[in-house]
Amino acid sequence: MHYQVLIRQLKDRRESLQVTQDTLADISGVSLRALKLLESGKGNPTLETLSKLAEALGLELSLQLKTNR
Amino acid sequence: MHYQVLIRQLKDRRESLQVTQDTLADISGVSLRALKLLESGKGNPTLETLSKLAEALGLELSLQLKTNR
DNA sequence: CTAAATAGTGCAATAAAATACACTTTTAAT
DNA sequence: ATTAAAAGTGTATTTTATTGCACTATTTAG
Repeated sequence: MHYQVLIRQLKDRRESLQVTQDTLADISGVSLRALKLLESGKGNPTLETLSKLAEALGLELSLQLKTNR
Repeated sequence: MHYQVLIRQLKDRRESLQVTQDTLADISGVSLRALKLLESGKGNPTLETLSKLAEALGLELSLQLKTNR
């Protein structure tokens, strides 16, 4: 499951901005419950949820060509 | 709705690889119906669905710092 | 033009995401 | 050690994504 990395990045970003889950839920428009589930690794968020959170954190989702390591 | 761009990128990528929806559905493990909905702009896919498709297309999702244009 | 392939839509069932509220656990500050 | 703030969990409800099947529309090839 590679995409867990994304989740981690969102959490790290929130923490580096010193924003609480409560606050992020507020400003992103995502429910606190959904955010909590997400960050605690329980979730499979929709693109909309992901986008709202990324947006609120000053991030954006993008697609990259996979480097064939 | 900024994330529509991602959807478009997936579709463009599929087409540039000359892969049909049927084939992509097969190799990604995403149902044909979900893929069709997605590409026709109806969808709000889950991260898992998105990841499967990206993976199958040799792409990966990432988070970027938003450039304050 | 015609046929075949590919893409898009309608409907219905199932699974699961998002939500709200209450509660417990953990972390940080005094 | 206490307290307060923040994070995580349980349950229940509502909404919606995913799925399968059948069908229609559009595109492509001969």
